Parts: sequence; C-alpha cells; structure tokens
Amino acid sequence: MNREDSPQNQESRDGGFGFTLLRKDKGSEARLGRITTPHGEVETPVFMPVGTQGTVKSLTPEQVFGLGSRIILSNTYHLYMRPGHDLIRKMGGLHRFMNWDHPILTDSGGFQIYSLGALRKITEDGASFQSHIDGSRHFISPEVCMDIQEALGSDVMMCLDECIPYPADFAYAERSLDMTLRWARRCKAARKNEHQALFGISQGGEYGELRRRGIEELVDMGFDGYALGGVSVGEPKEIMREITSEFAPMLPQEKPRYLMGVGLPEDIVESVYHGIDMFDCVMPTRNARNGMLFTSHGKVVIRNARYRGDDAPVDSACSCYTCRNYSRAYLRHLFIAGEILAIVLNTIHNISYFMNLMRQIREAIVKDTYRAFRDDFMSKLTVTDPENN
RNA sequence: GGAGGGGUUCCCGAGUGGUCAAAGGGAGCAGACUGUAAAUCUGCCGGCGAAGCCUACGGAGGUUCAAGUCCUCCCCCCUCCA
Repeated sequence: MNREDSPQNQESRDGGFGFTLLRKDKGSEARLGRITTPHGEVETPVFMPVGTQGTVKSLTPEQVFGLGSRIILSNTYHLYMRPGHDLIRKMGGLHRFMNWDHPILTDSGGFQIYSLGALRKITEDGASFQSHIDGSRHFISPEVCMDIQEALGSDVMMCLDECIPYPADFAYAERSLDMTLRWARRCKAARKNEHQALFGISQGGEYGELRRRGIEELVDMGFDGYALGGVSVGEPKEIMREITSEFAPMLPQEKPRYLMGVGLPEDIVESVYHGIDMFDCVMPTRNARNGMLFTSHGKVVIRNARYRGDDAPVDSACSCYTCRNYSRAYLRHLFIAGEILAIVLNTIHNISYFMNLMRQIREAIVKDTYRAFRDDFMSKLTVTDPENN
C-alpha cells in the first residue's frame, strides 16, 4: 500500500485509512472497532447519516457532528450530476466544499443503477445514465467512478457495482455478480490515490453460492473493507437476515464490514449481532421529513390526531434538543403547517435516536452483554407501549 | 325601487334532464418509506354489513318514466343603476 510514502500522507492529519478490531463480544459475533481516516477516527459499530448531495438534509454539519455523527455518506452519482466533481475538486474537495472536516464515505452510484433503473443502461464497460435532472446522457465506468470519488476526496470510496433488484433469477444474478467482480478489479486498478480507502461490495442476490464465490474473489483482490450490498431492495426480511448472518462472518475479521443501506433500528441491532460494523440508511432523515419519528417505544407519526394536545416530548427517554424543548403537540403543529422547523427538529431527533442506539450497542459490546442487549431490544418491539397508546 | 348574477356534499368550486353520492382542489383521517429522482408517495373522505337501500345540491310546490339540472312562488347573498 505504501501509505507512508504517498505524498498525500504528508499532508494528512492522521495518516491513512486503518481499522483496529478492539474487542469481540463473547456471546455473539458483535465487534467493537476503530476506523482511522485522514479526517479523523470513527468508533464502530457506526451509523452513517446519508448526505447524498453533500448535505445531511436540513442539518448543518455542526448539528450533525453535535448529534454524535463522526462519518457521513455522500454520493458519487448525484455530486457528479450536480454540481460536478470537477467543480468540487476545484473548490478543494468535498470536505471543504460542504464544511465537514470529518470522515466521508462516498457511495459509487451502484445504488442509482438500481434506483434509477428506467434511466440507465448497463454494459460491460459501465453504466450510461440519462440525467434525472435535465435528461442529458452520461457514462460512468469503474474508472470514471474512481476518478469522481478521488475528485471528491472521500475517505472511503466504494467500488462501482450493480445493485440488482429483488427478485432476480439465478442466471441474471450470476451474470451481474461476475460483472460486478470485474468492475471491482477495474476499480482497484484504476484508483490512483491509495490514501483514500476502497471497499469492495458483495453482490449475488439471494443466492448463497454466488455470495460465497463473490466474497472469496473480493477478498482475493484485497480491499480496505468489505460491504454486503444488494440488500434492502425490497426483499423479505428473512432473506436480508440470512445474507447477513451467513456472510458477515465470512468477511475478513481484520477489516470493517459494511451492510449497505440498512436500516431500521432492529435491522441494525440484529446485524451487529452477526458482526457488521458499518451502516447507512436514509430512514432517519427521510422519515423525519415525512413526519415519522423513531423512539424507544416505537414509531411516532407526529401528524396523527392523537398528538394534537399532547404536551409530552416525542420520547421521554431521549435527551436530544428536540425532546428537551418541544412537545408533540408543537411538533405536530409545525409539521401540519408545513414549517421548515418541523423537518429540522424531526431530523435532529431521528439522527439523535440512531446515534444513541449505536452508542448503546457499543457499550453493550464493551460489557460483553450484546446478546442480552439484542434480545431485550427485540422483545420490546412486540410490546405495546403504554406511553404511546 | 330597477337591471343582472348567484346560493352544490366541512371549505372553495365544476356540473344545465338519466352515464351524479355529484369532477377538481383544499381541509381532515390513516398508511408507506431501508447504499435519497422523496419536506415524497398512497389510500380513505354522507349513512347502513355486501348486491343494494336511505339521506343529500337554499326552502316549498310542480313538470317528467327520470330533476343538482326545467317551471312557479318564497328566502338569502353579490354587482351596477336610482
């Protein structure tokens, strides 16, 4: 890797990328770790708020950091389309551009190959997109993808992959997997800045033999971390659980393991149990904007009539800014009135909830009580909460 | 006092003989959201348990097989002229 010799290294604050496995829970596969990046350290298991367009929607970077976030996710495809990676490069990179001087992971655009299915075409060479913004045509190959992510200057780059939908038949899943593996090889060959970490992504749909072979090949190639991709694309929960429980342990012990796009609090708790270290999901931010709040007693749809005159905080067990200062009745009023502050306060709460959850998860691992923590968490899901009924 | 326009389901507002429990908004109510084309999307929105029946288009009466739609009278609102 020659990190010590790279010119970028001398400019960096803390050196290159690294992962230290600090502890493994005795009763489960759960792990406690530390990721080191040029922009700071991250304790794992970690949740990365999603900031697709170079912003965690509705929050300032100071707020995001203040809530406990130490790494965020941003997006190659979206920043390439607008404002353009060359502009961001000229502006000194994404960290400076968005005023976030902490770690950033950039997704590759692989998810847009899935989510913008109607607007793209895949060939062996890469993916051509018709811009969802102005209809113009663009082409992203593994090489272009690396160039964009290096222009953005993210701390962790993701390989370009094809995230296939669910369900997908075996033949398609296999063909796609093999292409994704060739793309991974090309990404690795094309990257110029060894200072930015590069993660490989497992695909193969729901097919165990494909997952297994894919992971073996990725590990042979050698990446700084490994992701399980192709989940949270509409598959039944059991399938996601199977993939996670069976293949997280197959990923190298000494590298971070990232479950892409996950997820619900219970999905996170369950996945940590099987040895996942990193998560990202739009859920806390998007659902906040849609009026759904995560709480220790289940979800709260703040616009519901039952909260009209409710003077209690959203979650009495939460000490976030929103819960310390505002009633459900006020939050409901703001949301129904379409006020911007509703979105801000909701997002503060949801991100706060996820950060607290991750903190509790780490504490449980430290205490070697993760299994009990997880069992307790899951049992509460099925209990009807008195406070909320 | 004269001339004209209008009163529609919670609100606004379409509808000028049957295809009308009545378009479309809004409000209200509920649901969805998992590497963000998302401050988005979906459903419900007179009553009764379904086929169906009942109650509804200012009020009363009438014409017609059939009226929110046509006629008569009445009540109320708006504009202009005195």
